[in-house]
Amino acid sequence: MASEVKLEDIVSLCKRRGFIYQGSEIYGGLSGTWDYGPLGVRLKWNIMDLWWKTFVDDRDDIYGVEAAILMNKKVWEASGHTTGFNDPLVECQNCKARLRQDHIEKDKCPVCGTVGKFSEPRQFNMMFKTNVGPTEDENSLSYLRPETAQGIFTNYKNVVDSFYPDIPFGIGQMGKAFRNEISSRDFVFRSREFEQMEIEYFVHPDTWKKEFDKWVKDIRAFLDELGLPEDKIHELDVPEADRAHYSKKTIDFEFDFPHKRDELLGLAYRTDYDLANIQKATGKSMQYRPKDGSEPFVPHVIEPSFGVERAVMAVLASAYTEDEVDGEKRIFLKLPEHLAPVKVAVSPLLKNKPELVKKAKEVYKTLKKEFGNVMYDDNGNIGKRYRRQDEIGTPHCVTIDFDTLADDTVTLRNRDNTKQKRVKIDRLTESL
RNA sequence: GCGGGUAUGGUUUAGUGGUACGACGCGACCUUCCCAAGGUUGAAACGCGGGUUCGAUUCCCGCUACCCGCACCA
Repeated sequence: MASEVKLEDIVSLCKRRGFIYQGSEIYGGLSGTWDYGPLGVRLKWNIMDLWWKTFVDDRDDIYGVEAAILMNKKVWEASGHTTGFNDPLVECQNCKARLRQDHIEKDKCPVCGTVGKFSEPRQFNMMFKTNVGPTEDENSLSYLRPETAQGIFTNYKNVVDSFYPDIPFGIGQMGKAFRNEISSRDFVFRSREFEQMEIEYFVHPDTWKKEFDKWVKDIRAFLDELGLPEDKIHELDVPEADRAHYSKKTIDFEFDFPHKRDELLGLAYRTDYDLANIQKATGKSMQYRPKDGSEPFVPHVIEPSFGVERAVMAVLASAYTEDEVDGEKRIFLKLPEHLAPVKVAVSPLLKNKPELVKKAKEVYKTLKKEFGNVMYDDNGNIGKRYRRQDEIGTPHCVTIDFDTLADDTVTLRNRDNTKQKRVKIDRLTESL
């Protein structure tokens, strides 16, 4: 079932309210790049903070790292990206379909059925090339990482040497990755520069199934924390033919995005593919030696991999709501409170009454100190301010009126039902 | 990459071979005792580059970006 929210509504709101802009827009844009505005970056970080807190800080079996984006090119040779990311594509001269050469059987076009009418293969390497150092030659060649995972695998030994954790344990990382996609599509869904939140979870090979199932549960809980409705999430057990060759099981968590149902995140059992590759390439042992003296082994890996932008999009699409207040259409973002870019907005009921303004600024400063993401708003009239805060998903609005001056109470207005109640100023912090 | 479409203030739109209308939004001032009220006023647009033309936002060509379909997504 497709979502009822249109992609263009999301794009328009993101632009209008300062969440997400086209990258390099003023120069005509750059395909597949997006910039985050003041509210967007806050929302994005809130999601990332929640991820880090949930999977790193709140657990004692997962260690955080941040690896460099530029890596030794041997990393990509060992991981298979230099060859694997380098897909020869051919074009059917009859129907113009562009296809991966290795997907073609018996020289027959799977689209139109024509046999033997293909162009010469062309190479499409999805990794962005760059040069490290002053010279531009084969030796200085490097790539922007196309995934964050390798930055974890290359630090597996470092983390084991520093902490010697009991197995199973994981290493988590958030960071940018870059893929020179043939075509970027669907707003921030598939862009050329994007951010991942990934964990490589190292397990004994005999226990992978049990640990994999635990991860399914942990992921479900996290998606719930993001406020994503369960009926829009679909767990797809990826059939062998569609899995990466190293993966023995993959579950794609798909979401009903505005454009279509598509992958939100992947959970893959990667076996010992990556550590074994490093061991082979470097000659260094990736074996884990259990403290109880039992047989050493190369750990197997379970990888939950989130796309940050996809999470942002799913959160926005889920939060986007239209209802009616006094017969007027109202657009608001029903964001979970812990994700909202602005937690509370403070207004004087009337901005031409200095005593109200003075008091409102006092309350604003107090709350700002307490929560940080607090906005002062005295534009237009009170109704306008409520609607504006609705549209950026601010869960609470505090209004200072004449009663405030008399008894130190304020109006606390709720975004979702527009209901308001009076609260003592000194009880405000705990009411939010 | 292929095919199709679109491109006018922040958003949404009208329109024209003689540089452009409106709405909403935004700023200022006034007004306003709780849900986009009102008044005055201000800033703000023809995606970029060529060509044709006395003159191009408009016609033509190229490019860019986005949207739809296909392909791709290791």
